[in-house]
Amino acid sequence: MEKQFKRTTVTSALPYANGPVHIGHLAGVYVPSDIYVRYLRLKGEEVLFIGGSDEHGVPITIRAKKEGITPQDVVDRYHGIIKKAFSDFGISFDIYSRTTSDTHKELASEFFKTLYEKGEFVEQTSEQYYDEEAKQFLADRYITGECPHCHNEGAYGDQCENCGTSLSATDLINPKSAISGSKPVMKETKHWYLPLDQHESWLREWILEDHKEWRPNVYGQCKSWLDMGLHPRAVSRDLNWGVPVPVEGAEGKVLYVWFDAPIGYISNTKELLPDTWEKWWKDEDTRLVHFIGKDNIVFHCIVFPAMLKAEGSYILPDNVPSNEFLNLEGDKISTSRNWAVWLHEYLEDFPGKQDVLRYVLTANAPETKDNDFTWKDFQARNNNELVAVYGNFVNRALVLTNKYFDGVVPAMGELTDYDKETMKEFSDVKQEVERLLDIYKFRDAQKEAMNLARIGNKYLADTEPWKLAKTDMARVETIMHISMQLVANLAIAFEPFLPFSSQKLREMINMEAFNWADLGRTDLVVEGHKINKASLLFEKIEDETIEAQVQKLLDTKKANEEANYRAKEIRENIEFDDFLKLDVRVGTVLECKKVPKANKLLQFLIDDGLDKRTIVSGIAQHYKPEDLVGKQVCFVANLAPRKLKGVVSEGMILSAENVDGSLSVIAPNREVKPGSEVK
RNA sequence: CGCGGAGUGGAGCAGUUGGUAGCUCGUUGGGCUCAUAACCCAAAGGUCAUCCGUUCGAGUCGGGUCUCCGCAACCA
Repeated sequence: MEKQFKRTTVTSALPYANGPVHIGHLAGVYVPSDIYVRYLRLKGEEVLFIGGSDEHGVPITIRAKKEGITPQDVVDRYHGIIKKAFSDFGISFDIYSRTTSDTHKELASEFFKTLYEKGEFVEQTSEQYYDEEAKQFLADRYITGECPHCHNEGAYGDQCENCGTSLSATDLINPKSAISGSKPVMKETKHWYLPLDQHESWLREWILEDHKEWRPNVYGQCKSWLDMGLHPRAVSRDLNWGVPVPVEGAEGKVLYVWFDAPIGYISNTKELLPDTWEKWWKDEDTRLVHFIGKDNIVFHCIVFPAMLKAEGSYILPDNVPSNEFLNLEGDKISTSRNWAVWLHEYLEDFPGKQDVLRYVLTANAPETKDNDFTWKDFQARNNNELVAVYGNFVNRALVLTNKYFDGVVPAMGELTDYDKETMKEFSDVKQEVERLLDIYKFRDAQKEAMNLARIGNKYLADTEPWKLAKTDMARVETIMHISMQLVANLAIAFEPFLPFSSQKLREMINMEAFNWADLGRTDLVVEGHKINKASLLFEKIEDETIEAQVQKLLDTKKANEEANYRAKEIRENIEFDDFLKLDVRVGTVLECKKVPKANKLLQFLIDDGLDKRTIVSGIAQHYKPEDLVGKQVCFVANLAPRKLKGVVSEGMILSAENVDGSLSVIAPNREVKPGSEVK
């Protein structure tokens, strides 16, 4: 199974161009892939690092419509921001292109055609909503209507954001087109499907038998999908933004983005290397590695390989290292809620500190489970690790060399056992870092590199050259010589992780670039070599800086919520008689408990003045059951009973929904008799 | 009982094929003073979510329960 490859193609998930890139993307995909690629390059291996923006799909058209611009305007804007931010941050793509490029349109189109002609698709006709005014089929997100569950008016065709249920567009009551506002009609439409079910058996063997070394989360999720059984997946859809389906009679249809996007990896390669791109994708001696986030696992391990296999001439990925998610200050990162640290803003707020973020995101990478990014941790890792351990050792070594030897590296004299032991640790570190990088354990690998600096600090503390300087200068020469070797080794060991700092460090010690193979050597800086004056490799980050970031986060979040909040329009007037039909009462909560197997539901036993009744309410995420017992609540008493998760609910408890989605139960402001009418 | 991942000292994480529970940060005490009050040494602190089982022996294997995250195939 240990196959020797000649070269490596590394892809990183294409960021979707409807927003900037944030630390979650970086930690999950771009920092680890960049470390890996830099490591391979440093080893002198042939490697290609592909990135690009994913620019098709419905959300982009929706954003464009909302802002009154074209989809192309939207992707131009974000592609520009993302590309610049990556470049400034030191993500070393060989090419960062986009799926709206001509090369891509051509290649994606060809790819589809090949599969079409080989008979790899199945055609199927189905009925979908069609807007007769706008003359187009409607994606689920383009249809709004009343939710059949909670009767919220603003539900979308795929999901009701009020009650969270996922819907199908045909479930909506009174559907309306979000484009023209007209009532859509059902119309037949034809689509092509990739019959994943026909690929199941080889996928099963390829993943479950041949790739047991994949990360547990990746392997587990693939297994789960395969065990559930695969189903055909539509590869086209009715939309006017995307790569047109290159088949007769397919006017108004484009490749569905999930089909279109991964081909972007290939077309970006082709754009960079028009003549030789195929060896990176079709040669058995090429190793293909996809770096992705966990939301993309199934897609890159099952769907895309099926596409490649169906086409026939492509290689399959050798590994798909996938990270879990990064949270921010305890909360899920969210573009729409603006709960994120945006890369382009970080670069502005912390100029020259790319490596600090790279370090923190790697040290705390969500490799096995979701992790949390906090500004306090960011500060602590900078101050206590980068500054205190790495920066400080380098500074000590350089200052001492400058002080005692005028910046000229002294000769190495006779070695003590302790010297030899210390020097042996260099090569141990090299082996360990290599081993860990080869199995994609970036967090541990970086820790091991940091270990080298710890060794240095300990070496200086144990040998105490500042004391010996008074009595035994020859011994000091040897100590400083070894310390300088350590410094040079640090520059190499950290090169993949902290490229900016390594370059700065090389300038300080006046050395050219090294190769990875030099790591572990103890003759990197020779006797008589002149180094430069020490400057600080890392600087302390003060409390105020961190507080400002936290405050910024809170401010933007609040501002965003308020900007987005607009009280919903008042519905049509109703007759007084209609109002009278509604029987709202006050009741006292006798018992309250969580409904098993449901995360939103609480089951109440209510004293309604006449009897006891059971009501189920979806407020479990906002209240603890015990806090509600004994309280009074208002409820609709004459709502037809309905079964929720197996429990019959006789009524509906009334709550107010706040901007942030939190719910507040409505209660009378003074205690009243249970059963009192609300009017 | 839909599926997958995770639950380890104050915080963040490791724990490979079962054999006395480790690392980084923080805390406490000491040392050093070359260094960005940085560094070095030592100590305290964990019934490894919980219950049951297999075993001479389980964080590690099997089963039940609870909690968190993600996914559920027109949500890119």
